[in-house]
Amino acid sequence: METPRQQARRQTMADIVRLGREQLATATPAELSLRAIARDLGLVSSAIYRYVKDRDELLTLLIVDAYDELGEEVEAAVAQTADRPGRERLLALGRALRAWALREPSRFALLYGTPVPGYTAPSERTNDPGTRVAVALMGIVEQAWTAGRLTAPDDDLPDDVSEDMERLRQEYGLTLPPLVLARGIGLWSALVGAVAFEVHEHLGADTLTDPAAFFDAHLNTLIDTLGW
Amino acid sequence: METPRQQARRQTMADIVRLGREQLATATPAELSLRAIARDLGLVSSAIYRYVKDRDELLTLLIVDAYDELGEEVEAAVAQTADRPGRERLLALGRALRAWALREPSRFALLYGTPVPGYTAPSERTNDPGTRVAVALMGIVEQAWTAGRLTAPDDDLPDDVSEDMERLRQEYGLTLPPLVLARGIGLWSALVGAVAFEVHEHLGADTLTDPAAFFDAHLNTLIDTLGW
DNA sequence: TGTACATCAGTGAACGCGCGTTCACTGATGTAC
DNA sequence: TGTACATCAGTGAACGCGCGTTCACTGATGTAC
Repeated sequence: METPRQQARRQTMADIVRLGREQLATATPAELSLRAIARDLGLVSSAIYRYVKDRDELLTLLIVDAYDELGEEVEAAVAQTADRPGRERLLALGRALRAWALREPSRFALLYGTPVPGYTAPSERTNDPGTRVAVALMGIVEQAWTAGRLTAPDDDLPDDVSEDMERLRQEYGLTLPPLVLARGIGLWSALVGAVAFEVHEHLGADTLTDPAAFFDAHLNTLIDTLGW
Repeated sequence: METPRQQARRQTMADIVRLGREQLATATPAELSLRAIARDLGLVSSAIYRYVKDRDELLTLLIVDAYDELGEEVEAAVAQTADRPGRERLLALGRALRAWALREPSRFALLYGTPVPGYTAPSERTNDPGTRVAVALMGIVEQAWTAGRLTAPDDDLPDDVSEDMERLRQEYGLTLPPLVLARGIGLWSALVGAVAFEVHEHLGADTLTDPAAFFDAHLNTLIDTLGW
């Protein structure tokens, strides 16, 4: 059973994360302010230290929160296409990532943009949530591979890249060959790049009348590189 | 003829940009400080306003400076491969971009990372320098197209995307078909994404033993999508 | 060539801002006997 | 079931920091006659 005090604490912790999330809607991570959160909570500025060790810990909470929300949305989108071909599932994954990023540009930037100066994420807390989307992507590729839908192109990789891919393959319990894994990582990097391009308007704001259609076309091209 | 005063002013302006550049080596754009630059110049903090209207103008100067340096390096690398096949020239372009970004991570972030909050670049000053690399890339693709080295895949684009590509094609005086242009833009976005991935260590710091080799392999795959 | 005036780089003080973090404290809640 | 003590959320004052920007000023440099 939870005592009133424990319950209040849980609630306040949740409020802190929520308010931090709201701050990120109009500010960059570098501008995140502990004092502002205390203010919004109706607390005196020092009270925030009963809940959060320092500013870096707040950042960690928000990063994990963002990774989790994104991970859940992407996994849900992927789960809905469980019986569809891999190409469609990858498309669904990419669209879910894009949709979240456009809805939450600052939180997307927190995860995939310029690192926050002076902050290094504690990997034991961010690693698992941080790899969910990439793991989901690779899971789809692995599934397509084991189902025989992918033909490993006979292109070859440099030896040391191959070895890295071997290591990663074992680490994540995959059976697909190094080259396909490398292509998958490339797809992942290009996908995040495409979303970042759009979120940050690197093409110019009015260049595309239908950015979603362009994104789909581009993503299809990228998916092609896996060798179906 | 330049009076001593004009010459001193030119020198000081150059120093300001240089000091700003140096600040960016250890700080993010959001942390750029006019006061710090005045200090380094040996001036009182208010004196900086004789040279620069406000903080935003300093940012603009640094952005243009970075775009120009990057543009020159990339164009030089591309020029050195003038007689080579398009694939190699694109590879050289990508490598030059990557080399600059790894050497100047903060300045790369200034151009292609999370936008600086509250700052919007004056497009009349940043547009031309900001498109140099993309223009160089598209120039190589155009050249390959007119030389008949590219086969337009018979994939088709949605109508509105096609129209956007038509518009861009005319704007930049290109002759390549919409689909190839779209692929070129995709290549550009994926290329920047790949470089950002590496600069910001999104794969994890020790995942790849030879990141350059992985980059080359990935870039080759991307270049393939143009349809040689 | 010399003088009178205009331009302009740099000064120094000040304003107002918001931040992270520490510290000794009060008073309410929780726990052990 | 009641009491004594421990835990812990929240207070309020304070420290020290750095920032952008304005303003009236001084004195050197440049220019027109």
